[in-house]
Amino acid sequence: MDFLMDILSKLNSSQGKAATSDSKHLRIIAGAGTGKTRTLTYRVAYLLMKGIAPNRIVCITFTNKVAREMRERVQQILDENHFAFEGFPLISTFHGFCYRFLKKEIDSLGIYNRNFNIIDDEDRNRLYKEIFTGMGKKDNKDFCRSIVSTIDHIKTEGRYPEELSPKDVPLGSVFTFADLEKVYSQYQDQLRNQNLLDFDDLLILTVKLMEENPEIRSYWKRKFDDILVDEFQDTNAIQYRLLLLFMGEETALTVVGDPDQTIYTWRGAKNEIIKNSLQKDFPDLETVVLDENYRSTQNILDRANCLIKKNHDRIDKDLLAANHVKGEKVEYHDYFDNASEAREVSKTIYQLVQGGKAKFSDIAVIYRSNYLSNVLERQLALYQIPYRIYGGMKFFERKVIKDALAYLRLAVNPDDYSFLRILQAPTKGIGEVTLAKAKDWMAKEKRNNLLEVFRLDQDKLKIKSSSRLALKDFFDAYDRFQKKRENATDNDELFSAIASYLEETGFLAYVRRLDREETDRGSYVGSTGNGNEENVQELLHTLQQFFSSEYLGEDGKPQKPDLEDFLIEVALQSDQDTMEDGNQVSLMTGHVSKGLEFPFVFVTGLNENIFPTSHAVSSLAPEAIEEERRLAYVCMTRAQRRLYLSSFGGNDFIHGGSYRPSRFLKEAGVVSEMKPTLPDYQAHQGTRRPSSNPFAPTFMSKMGLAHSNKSNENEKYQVGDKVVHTTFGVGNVLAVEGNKIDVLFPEPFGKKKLAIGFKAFHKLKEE
DNA sequence: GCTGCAGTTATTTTT
DNA sequence: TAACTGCAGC
Repeated sequence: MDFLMDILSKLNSSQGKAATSDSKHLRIIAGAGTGKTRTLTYRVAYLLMKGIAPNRIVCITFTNKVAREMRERVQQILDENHFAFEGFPLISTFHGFCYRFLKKEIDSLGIYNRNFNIIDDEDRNRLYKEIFTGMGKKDNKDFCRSIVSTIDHIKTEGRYPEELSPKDVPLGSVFTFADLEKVYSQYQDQLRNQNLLDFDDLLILTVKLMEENPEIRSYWKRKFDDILVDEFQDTNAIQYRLLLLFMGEETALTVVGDPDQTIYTWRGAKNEIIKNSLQKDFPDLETVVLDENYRSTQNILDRANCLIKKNHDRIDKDLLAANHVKGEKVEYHDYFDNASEAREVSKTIYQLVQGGKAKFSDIAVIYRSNYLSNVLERQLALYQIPYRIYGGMKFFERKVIKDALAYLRLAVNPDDYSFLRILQAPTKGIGEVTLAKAKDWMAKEKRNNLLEVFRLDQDKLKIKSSSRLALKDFFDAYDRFQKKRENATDNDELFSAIASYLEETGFLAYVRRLDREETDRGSYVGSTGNGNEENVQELLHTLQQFFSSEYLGEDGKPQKPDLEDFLIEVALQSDQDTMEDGNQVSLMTGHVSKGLEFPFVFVTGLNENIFPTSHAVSSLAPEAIEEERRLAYVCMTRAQRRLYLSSFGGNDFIHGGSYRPSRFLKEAGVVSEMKPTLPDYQAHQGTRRPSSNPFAPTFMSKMGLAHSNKSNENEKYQVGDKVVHTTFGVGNVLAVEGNKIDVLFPEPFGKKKLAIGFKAFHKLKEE
């Protein structure tokens, strides 16, 4: 058994034991940086070399990126050991796995068909908004938000509207049980009518089909000999239920996870499952613990260990640096304000790279929430530091891309949301009034397809002739495309049909017009002033590449992906998946950083109400802070060689008062260990403040003006008075007419007419 | 019906 | 600062 020796020689003893264990039910508890995914990868290779057929192994990962990397690594290990198999194990995310399953089985539900599409967040919000408007509750934010989050929670437990119970309404809730039932069932009905699924539906419908259909169940239960799951600590109730359903009598299960890195409880993750449920469900469970850390220096691990020890609800374990290197001390700075933190981080990065100590790609900046990336971006740009952001505005969320995808989606499955986008891109002279008419008509006639109504009932809707022409052009191109799609014999033909469809519908002309307009306005995207068109071309290029790839079908034979596959693949993209490599600094949230590592890591904004987030700080549940602490632990353990922590001061205009360093700094033993360096603000007085708004809240507060919510309607103004405006800064009153004043603000704002009585500005009282 | 402007308001995390 | 809303003007 040469391959066994080979595997054992590449792993440490615990890893080797885990990778080559013959236990039927195996749990690997693996701390950060202990070679979790590596062990799992070797285990997959081991199982194959041991003789398990490729199509009888399925491995679930957290992101598509990890799935892709794992596939490559497994192949490499097989090559090194001179093994070759027909076919390959299915390595994918839970959602990807469910898509494969549903594409084959969903028709038997009789509710959806296999052309289903996935509803994105934007459309989902639109749907909820429609429902709330219908109930006359649109403006009750509390109502809307809490009902949506309740439904989200119920869906992670895998329950549909008919399975609701009055207990699902939280105590002291602003909505009633009847409200909940109404909203949830309308939401599901709408999705059903449109043949759309949301992320949770992928999981729930898979479970339902398995539970309620004996034929399907008995087929799939026998399909796998081995199921492996990565990042198991973030598994939720419905995912675990799903897993158990796919396990037959003979199926073996391997899970890998770290309860200390559970950071998705808000999405239903339960680390109870890895801690307790497994043992209960599988009394023969073998557990292997990996605690030798191959990633970080001991100094970094000491701080991380120290922090996570403050959590009560955990199994005690300490990470040890495998190479025994102490390394450099963890650095901590408390900066004057948000902007100086960003500036100093940028400066440090600049110096690291200038000094030849690091490449940009060796460096990551991690923060709690997406909105914190803004300040950083601006400062990095000033230092001309190349960076990429994970999250935030993703490629597939750009407007033109979503419009282009709507054209494609519409061809596969003509849902209303895609059609609504097309009515606006380019505009066809159909507005709110006509749409409302159409909705009424559909309700009356029990019709459920907007596209069809606009095709067949133009007279009824009294659509004006110019709009009819625009619609006709669209429908003609659409029909031509559908015919070509049907007749296409290969993906090349399909691709060129798609390209001409986008041209013939006038979409590409519209995109070029957008570019021209943006160029004229001087606000063009991209260096050449045709950013929108470039984006669409990039999408088409991606599609073309996707079409020429292959995947392994259920029978283990290679298959060509179709347009449906592409659309789902796009919908299931995660933040990490869209990251390309390059010599750039990486910016990301703590959540996105899970599973990644960098030689140099900055964790910024370690402030109370930021990290931990204000929601956790004010939460009555002690678990809330524990999860934030785990998240901070995840962030810190991304660092290999050097870890920089920072917080900032200044006034917090959202919560009131001033920003204070995070409790996590003390808990990690960072604050007492070294004195926080107070940044010398004076030294930076000469440098321009980065904000385009020089009167940002901190400045307002310094003048004692923040939080002074008192109305200014009784204030009397006269020419020559000074006014402070939240956006425009300090200006001089030029004229007073009734309740309006003309104020001259510094460039670029210039003269503004303001109405007395708004909170956005106040009279500045001279001291 | 569409566009642009001004004011308001709010910031968790994502497959 | 961004995302949204309501409104005025075309």
